[in-house]
Amino acid sequence: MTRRQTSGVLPCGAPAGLRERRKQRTREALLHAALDLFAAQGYERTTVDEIVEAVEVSQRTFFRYFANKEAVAFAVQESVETRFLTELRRRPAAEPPFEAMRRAALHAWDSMAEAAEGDVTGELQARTYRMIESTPALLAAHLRRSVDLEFQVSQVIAEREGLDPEADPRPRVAVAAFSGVMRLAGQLWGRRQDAGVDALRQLTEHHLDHLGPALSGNWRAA
Amino acid sequence: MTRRQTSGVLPCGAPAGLRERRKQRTREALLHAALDLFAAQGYERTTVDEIVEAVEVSQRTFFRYFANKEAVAFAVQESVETRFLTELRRRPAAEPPFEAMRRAALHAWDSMAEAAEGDVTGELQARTYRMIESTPALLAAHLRRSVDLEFQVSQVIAEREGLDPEADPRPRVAVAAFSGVMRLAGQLWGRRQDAGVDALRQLTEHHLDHLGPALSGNWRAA
DNA sequence: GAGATTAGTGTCAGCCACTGACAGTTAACA
DNA sequence: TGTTAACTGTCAGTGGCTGACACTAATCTC
Repeated sequence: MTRRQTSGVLPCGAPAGLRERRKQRTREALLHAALDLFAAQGYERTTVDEIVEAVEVSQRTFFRYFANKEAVAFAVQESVETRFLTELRRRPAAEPPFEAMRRAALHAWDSMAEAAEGDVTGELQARTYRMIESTPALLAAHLRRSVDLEFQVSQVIAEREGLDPEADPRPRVAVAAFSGVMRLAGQLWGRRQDAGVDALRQLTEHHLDHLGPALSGNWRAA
Repeated sequence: MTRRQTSGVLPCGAPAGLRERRKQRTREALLHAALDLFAAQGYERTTVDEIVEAVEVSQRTFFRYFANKEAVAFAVQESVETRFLTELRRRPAAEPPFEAMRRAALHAWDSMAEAAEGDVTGELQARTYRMIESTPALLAAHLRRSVDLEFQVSQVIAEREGLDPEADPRPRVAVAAFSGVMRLAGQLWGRRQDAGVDALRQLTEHHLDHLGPALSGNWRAA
């Protein structure tokens, strides 16, 4: 019961005991080997056996570090989400909710590239994101994860605005609409060749700007 | 190459040859047995072997009718989506896009219960929907399917408005926001006890009504 | 510092979803 | 009525994933 797990998120310094460090190394080795193999030959065509062979551990060990094959692909994504949530909680209370989400998202994208988490380069991150978008099984998992995130975000928004998230539908509606648009931006980004973080930033802003107008009546008048 | 498959959607009369009818019956038997078993003991705890035992066919046959175990669970959902798209195409061109989507959705929900597709009762449909929402693997698949549907919808909307769907982001943005809210309504519906179609209708309208206001500035003023 | 404790790992055996190959059966059609 | 092609079953195999159990080595205790 005295498990002081490394909190799911990627490493953050703090060199602990020898055992702990060894674990960290194994985990990173698995993550790295997996992402490399995925990038080289695709997610579906990479077997867990290949990954564990590269790291020279047993298959059983792989499944002790990652709940399933999918989980490896989302290790990085997870840290981006954490950054988003952290930034969202930090936004000034005076900021309207939609604006706060927008800024938090842009902040998360920006910080993604700079901090090469667990020795994973920004380039590899981008490639992983594109792989997720283009692999049906991963896309499905990605969307399911988004649902969980949306729930947390709507809780934060409700709290910011001092509302009861159960009773008032606005936080959830706003988050649903927002994340719908965010996903669209990510999707389009994935199809590009010039897949820098800048392009993603731009796409995000561009599409969020169209949300308000898109809801109102006659587009032909615009 | 002369496959005149029954179009994916559930049967629509037209008694063809003996062979065709036998196929139809096998498919429906598998569908029915599967949904019953899913409802009785849950999706995950039902094996394909159990399903094929109930119908007395080989496992191989099951996989010739359904691409995978998930596909059975979505057989009904698929017909709802078809109804939605059909109705959307039918909406008068004068109607603003958001209004057209809203009406088409309500129409699809309504027609869902009345026509007990392929001998699947409305009650079983509702239970299946709730099962999808509460089973992680199915939820993931559901969301992925939604993405495909969203794409089609945005094509229709763009066409209605005479826009280039590639260049103008408004159709996709509108659809993304709309379907985000629709999913939210479905999600909340699934958590209810009084899971009639009426409740779903009501939830849908209620949340769509909040979309506009939720986007604009200060909620505390509302 | 020796021994008890326990976290981390490997091995093995097995379940389940899913697939390819091939052969048998039977409706459809000439 | 025989040929063709569709549908199905059987079999063998792959890949993701899990439980049980034993072993090794880091950590703790005295």
